[in-house]
Amino acid sequence: MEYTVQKLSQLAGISARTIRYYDEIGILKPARINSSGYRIYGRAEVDRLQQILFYRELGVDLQSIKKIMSSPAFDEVKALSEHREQLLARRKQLDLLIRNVEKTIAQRKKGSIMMDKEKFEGFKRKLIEENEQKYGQEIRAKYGEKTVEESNRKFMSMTVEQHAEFTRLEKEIKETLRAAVQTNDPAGELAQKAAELHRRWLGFCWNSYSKEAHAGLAQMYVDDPRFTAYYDEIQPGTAEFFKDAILIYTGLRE
Amino acid sequence: MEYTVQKLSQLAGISARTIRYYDEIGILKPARINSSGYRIYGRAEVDRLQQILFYRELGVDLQSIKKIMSSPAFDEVKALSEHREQLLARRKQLDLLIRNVEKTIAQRKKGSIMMDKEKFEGFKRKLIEENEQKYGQEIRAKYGEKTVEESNRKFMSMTVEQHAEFTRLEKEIKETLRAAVQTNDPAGELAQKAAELHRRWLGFCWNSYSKEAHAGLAQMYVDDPRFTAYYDEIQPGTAEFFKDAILIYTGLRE
DNA sequence: TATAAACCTTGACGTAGCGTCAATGTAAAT
DNA sequence: ATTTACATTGACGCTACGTCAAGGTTTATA
Repeated sequence: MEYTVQKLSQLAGISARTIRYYDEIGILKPARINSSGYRIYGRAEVDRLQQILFYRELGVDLQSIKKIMSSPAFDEVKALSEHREQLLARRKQLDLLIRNVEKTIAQRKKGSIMMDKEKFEGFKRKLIEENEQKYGQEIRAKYGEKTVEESNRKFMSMTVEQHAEFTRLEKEIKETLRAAVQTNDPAGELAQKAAELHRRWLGFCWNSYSKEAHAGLAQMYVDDPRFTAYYDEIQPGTAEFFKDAILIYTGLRE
Repeated sequence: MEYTVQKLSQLAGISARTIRYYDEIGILKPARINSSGYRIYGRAEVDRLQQILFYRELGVDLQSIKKIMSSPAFDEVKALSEHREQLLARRKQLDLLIRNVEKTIAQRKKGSIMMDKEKFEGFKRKLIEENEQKYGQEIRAKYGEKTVEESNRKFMSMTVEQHAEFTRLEKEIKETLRAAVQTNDPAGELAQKAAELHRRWLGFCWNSYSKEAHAGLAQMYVDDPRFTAYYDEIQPGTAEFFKDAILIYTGLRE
């Protein structure tokens, strides 16, 4: 079956202008140009457009799409599988947003307090996800399937050495915290050392440090069961203790 | 808690440029400007930004967001509820896309045939959903929530007279359709009159008319059980009949 | 306390991805 | 044969920022 511009645009639910634009930028060329000068598209172009729309849906810019699909290594079925992965991830993000709005509604009705940070759960991730979309696939295409850690490292522009330091710091925080919690003194030397190490650890994640953000994160450690569980693995109450230590360290203790 | 531009941008996961741009276009003004000329944002602005991001996530353009949120009838909790509805709908669309990609993968591996039309399931709907986001809520208001009707009317900047005309047209469409469906001829005079009336009715909702959009909406009437039910109230099959009439009217019958 | 680094401002240019329209030729329907 | 619908190229305009320069202010560090 063959399609002219309008037919193809209707089929795909996009504008005729878009079809022509895609020809113009070389991302979707017609199969041929007929004697009248009309663009004629066929089955292969339909399939290609489908792929383009998946990439577009997942937020990939057109130049990247073009580069990916023009590579000799481009494998259509593999690409489709990757779209699926990304779509599933997008659905997870959407679930976060849905949970966020539900939480916001509930708390607005109750007139209770919601952490500012919580209000952007799902949105914030969008930035990270979009970056992963741009670069994560490139990494996967080059080296095959990797862990999220690998792509996150890329995103953060870390060198291998920096990453080792990052990991070492994390370990040291945990060990220092283990000793500090025994003192039961969040203002003590050990606790404050842990907080200082934590601050340095954050230096790898944040473009800039602020005491408020640090304090906010500490609060989140006790507010979010996932983080609480991470620290309470050392000993129940550690997350709370660490929060106090950080609040003291930042001078923002209430 | 107060935030300067960068702090707020980090909190929300968007750029500082975006924050400034939003101030510039008047969609998110700072709480105050400090003695150095710095923008200072507070709790109310954080909540407002959250709402903006929800609207943005759902594809609403900034001018529309501004208009909606500056309306005296704007109800924060109600808006959040609507975001939730839309996010759930978006998730459905995503499920369609996921199913589409899975079907595509399966059929590519089997080397079997997939209808061209099927390949765009989920994408096509995106256009329709976006139109619904802008205008379809008004349609939905007709069938359900009267309180939302009031705020939507304001949004559309309708006069009382215009609203009466809008309502009268709606009634006339239904009556014409009732008579037309008895003829069982979607190309007939009555059916085409109904389609023409529908076009005029859409003139109150849409900034611009296009045959494709009209046809798309007609398709939606049979695809979406809510709309189908509205027309099938006249007589079962009316929605399908009206779709055919509109497709003929717009010349986009397949 | 001085200095460097980080952050703020305004102003301005540029871009991706189209939407819209004009002018003109072609295909399909009447 | 005529009208309507669809095609083309060319070109301007728009939304929503991204980027950068120049210069002032705040924060961290030595």
